Amino acid sequence: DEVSKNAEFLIRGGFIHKEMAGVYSYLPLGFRVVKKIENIIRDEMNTVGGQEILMPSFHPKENWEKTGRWDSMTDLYKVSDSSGREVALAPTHEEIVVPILKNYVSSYKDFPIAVYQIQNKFRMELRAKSGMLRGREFLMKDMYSFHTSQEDFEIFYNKMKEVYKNIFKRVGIGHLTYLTFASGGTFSKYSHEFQTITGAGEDTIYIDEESAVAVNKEVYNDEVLESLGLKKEKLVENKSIEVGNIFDLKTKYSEPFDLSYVDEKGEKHIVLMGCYGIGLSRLMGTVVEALADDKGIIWPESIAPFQLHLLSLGDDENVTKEASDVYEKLLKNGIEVLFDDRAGMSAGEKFADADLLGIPHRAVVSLRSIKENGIELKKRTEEKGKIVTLDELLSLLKPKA
RNA sequence: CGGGCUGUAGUAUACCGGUAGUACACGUGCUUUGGGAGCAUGUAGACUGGGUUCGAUUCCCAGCAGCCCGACCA
Repeated sequence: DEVSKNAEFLIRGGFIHKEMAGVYSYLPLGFRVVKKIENIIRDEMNTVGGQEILMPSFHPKENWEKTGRWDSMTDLYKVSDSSGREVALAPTHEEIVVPILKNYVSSYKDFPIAVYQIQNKFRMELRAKSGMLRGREFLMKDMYSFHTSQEDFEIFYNKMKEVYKNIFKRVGIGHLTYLTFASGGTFSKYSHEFQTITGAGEDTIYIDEESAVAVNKEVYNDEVLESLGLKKEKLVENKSIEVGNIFDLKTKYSEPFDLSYVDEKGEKHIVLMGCYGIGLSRLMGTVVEALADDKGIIWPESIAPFQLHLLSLGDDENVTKEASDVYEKLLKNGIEVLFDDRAGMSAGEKFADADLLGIPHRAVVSLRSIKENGIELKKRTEEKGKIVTLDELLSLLKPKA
């Protein structure tokens, strides 16, 4: 009963399984996609000196009372155990990461520092919807940076803008994703979002193509436009989905926990912070929404669950044997290949499934391909395939050293 | 949380106040094999609780769940 494209294709293709509204399991195919996205994000986080950690999902109530968000955050899950003790199910981790830092950081010499994690988050959305785009439990990368000066923060923040652009480029939606001026929500007055154009988007943004920046409708007014130097007439309205967000937190969360350091002169100062989020599960859904066609998903090579979808057509003995041989050789050469060796399936069924799954390359072994002394290779985005030799196939797909 | 719609097999659905039919999927056998194959055969189903009734899957009420719109929202 799902209507949204990402939910329909991902569920039908067996990438995910819905447990309840806004809560999904990742099945083998979907988990491989998530892992690929995760690796790209991890790689990019490490380029700015991010250190990966893993924090808990159960948070002490006191920490959330300290920042006032126990009462003010409407989408906070509060759970209690049999003794009546209440804890928060984490929607974000300022309340945990700040006290951690307080324990280990005290001198200006310790800065700057940035930590991140990739972990499930919980938000009591009043209405979960659109498949992977708005869940109640979802996978997210959250990074927190700590600084001794606004200048230092801004250097890092600007680096993060570039890092985020790289990430969206690497997962295949760079051309559709815009740095967007937006409201800061519960974090700060303003923030920067990364918005990807798709008809399924929940946000409306106004894009200035020339500078490749946009303004979210929620802060779209004359004052904001002027401060950003944007001309109203040049802006184009689009539906979009928020795939990332970066915030200038200043001392909003360091202050309540008295996260401070001493400078060269022995004077105490409050630490400045930034935070940087990307929803991995939403990103996966967004890629499907943005790139799929009417037959199914089209994965970019960088995050496809497999590089190659190998089909054997017909139950002829020679075909079955040849296909298995090809499969073994591909595996030996380190190629990620999904082998459709299902017996008794018609060609059309296998083709249709291949289109639905959206693996970038499709290789067919059949009586026809054997007669032509090769393997038929076709891209998901192409109509017609061509016959190639195994060596040609290997050299095309072999992972670059 | 307000509004709308909907809950029947793994999925999609049909009929019905007298205990459910079809398609796909799945199992088995045979045939078939380049764009969602065929025959045979088998397995499998009324969200929960109350009410009305001789009898409820069907009608009524409540709850729960899902989708959509809105409000809300890194």
